[in-house]
Amino acid sequence: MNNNIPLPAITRLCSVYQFLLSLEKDGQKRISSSELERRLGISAHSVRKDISYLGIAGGIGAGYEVSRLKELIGERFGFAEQKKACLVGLGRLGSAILQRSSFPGGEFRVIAGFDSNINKLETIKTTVSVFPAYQITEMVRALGITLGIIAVPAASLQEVAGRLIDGGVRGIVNFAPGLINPTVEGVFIRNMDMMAELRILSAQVRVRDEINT
Amino acid sequence: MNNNIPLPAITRLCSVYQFLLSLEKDGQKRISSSELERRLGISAHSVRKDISYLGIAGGIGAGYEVSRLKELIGERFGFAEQKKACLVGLGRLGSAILQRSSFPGGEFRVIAGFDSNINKLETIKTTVSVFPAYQITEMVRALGITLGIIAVPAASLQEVAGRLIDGGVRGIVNFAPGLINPTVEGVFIRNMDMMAELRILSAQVRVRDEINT
DNA sequence: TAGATTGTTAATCGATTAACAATC
DNA sequence: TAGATTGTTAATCGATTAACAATC
Repeated sequence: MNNNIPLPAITRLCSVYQFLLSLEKDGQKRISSSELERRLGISAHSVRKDISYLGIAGGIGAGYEVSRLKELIGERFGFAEQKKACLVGLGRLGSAILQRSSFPGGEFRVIAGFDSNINKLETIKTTVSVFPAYQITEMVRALGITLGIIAVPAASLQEVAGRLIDGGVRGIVNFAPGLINPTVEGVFIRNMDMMAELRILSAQVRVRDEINT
Repeated sequence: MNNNIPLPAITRLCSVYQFLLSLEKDGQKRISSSELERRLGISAHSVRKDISYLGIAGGIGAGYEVSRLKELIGERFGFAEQKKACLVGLGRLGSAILQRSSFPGGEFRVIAGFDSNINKLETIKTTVSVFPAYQITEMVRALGITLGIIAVPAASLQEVAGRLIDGGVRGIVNFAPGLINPTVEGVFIRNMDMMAELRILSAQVRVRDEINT
């Protein structure tokens, strides 16, 4: 059996998982691939193909049992155990993230915050422990943190990322503009750069409008 | 000539553009596809292929002239004219975005903010004009806003997105968890859901680690 | 000039879509 | 049972990579 799953399929399965959580809350028991297509915009073909990577999921001819499919995805992707995360950069964006960080479902927990500005560490109001930035590597290692969130200015990005990776982080969500570089084998990165997204959107709009001319 | 450009190519070219801006600031005059590969992690093959969608860009055998390539991408994607954007949701995340919204390069300008909470509209400190959420559609239309940024709770997502689209927005950056639905032809959406990104990261880590077992 | 590098066509690779037997 | 829906193989589609002539 080939355990590998293409990234597009992983991404879609995560969307499905998120959607199943809400279905479960609503008390819906079963769902078909065609209804997932309608609700998530993922073709029923892809849904079935993606699920087949996980092994048999359930009732041929009867759709999927919501709780069972959720379990199956969760088990394959290790969503059962709570992951420890940390946040670097406690400016306005960082604080906003921290506030939202009582994550629903409790899959992730931000257990540490870092900032290079000592004043900020003293004045910030949060239940999360905060530390100076030079302690990133040691604290990440000591606390067993596996995920990092970066919300610092672009200039500090490389340094912060390096420290997180040195500490043993396996995944980084990066809000700073710019790319983390060089990428280390086995460490995964997701960039969230609003400016870049706006640029992509306007490019898409422009390209589309030129075709229809 | 086929004007169409695949989305992966658009995305990469936007990264290249962003990188060229910083090169220009540093005063570097020329750059080769192989150096772009090293700096951006995009294969030199892809770089050349992507640029070829734009038409001839420059010196065979001599790399690309930074300013010329920047112009070429900018022209094709319409980056020259400043785009008007608005922000819906003036909570902590929205405020943080607004603060950062003096965007470098001036490609985008947030010219309006919206919130359903009237108190928030009165107390917020910003140079941007703010309006109640029920005026989204009319103000977007009146001001000629083409891009929307959503930073509201998940429950209001659909309604806000609908109003933005009704007003004529062509692109939406969505920070709210959940999908905008149904997607309207010719309106593009980029989702920025940190929770979803964390989930994808842990799934990637898990899948990779199982392969190497 | 010679070495380097592009532009572009061809070949490979991988993902999505289609189709249909299996089965609830 | 019959209609509906999955699981999985095959076919299509599109993007990435390779290769090489053109040319700086």
